[in-house]
Amino acid sequence: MENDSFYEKVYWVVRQVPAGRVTTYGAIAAFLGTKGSSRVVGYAMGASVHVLPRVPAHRVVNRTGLLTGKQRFGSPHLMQQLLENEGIVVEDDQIKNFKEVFWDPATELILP
DNA sequence: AAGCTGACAGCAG
DNA sequence: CCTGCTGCCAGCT
Repeated sequence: MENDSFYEKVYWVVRQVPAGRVTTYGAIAAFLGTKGSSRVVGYAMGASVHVLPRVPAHRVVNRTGLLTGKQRFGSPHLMQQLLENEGIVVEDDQIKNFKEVFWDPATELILP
C-alpha cells in the first residue's frame, strides 16, 4: 500500500465499511495514523467520484452523524436514499441511531 | 515554489 | 446549550 497515495488508503478503508453501517471522517483519519487529517479525508471523499471502483462515500459522515456531503451526490437526497436503502434510519439529514450503526475501523476492521 | 482549499474536529466564549 | 474560531494535513493551481 506504500505506492498508493493517502487518498487510496482512505478509499480502501471506506470500501471495507459493510452495508448498513457508517463511519466518520475522524475515525478513518485516526485509523490511518493522522488524526488531524480529518479534513483531508473529507476532501478525498469529494474526489471519490472520479475514482474507480466507486467508493461507498455515503457511508461516511461527520462525527455527529450528519450527512454533510450529501450535496456532492448530485441529488440532495440521494445520499439519504442510499443509507435508508441499507436500513439506516435518517431524519432530516441526520442519522438517528447513529451510535448503533457506527462502524469503527480501528476496532472492527480486520486487516488482511 | 508558495499559497489556497476543503464532505472535519475540538475547545472557547 | 448553541455559535464561532482555530488547528490540521494532503492535493491542486
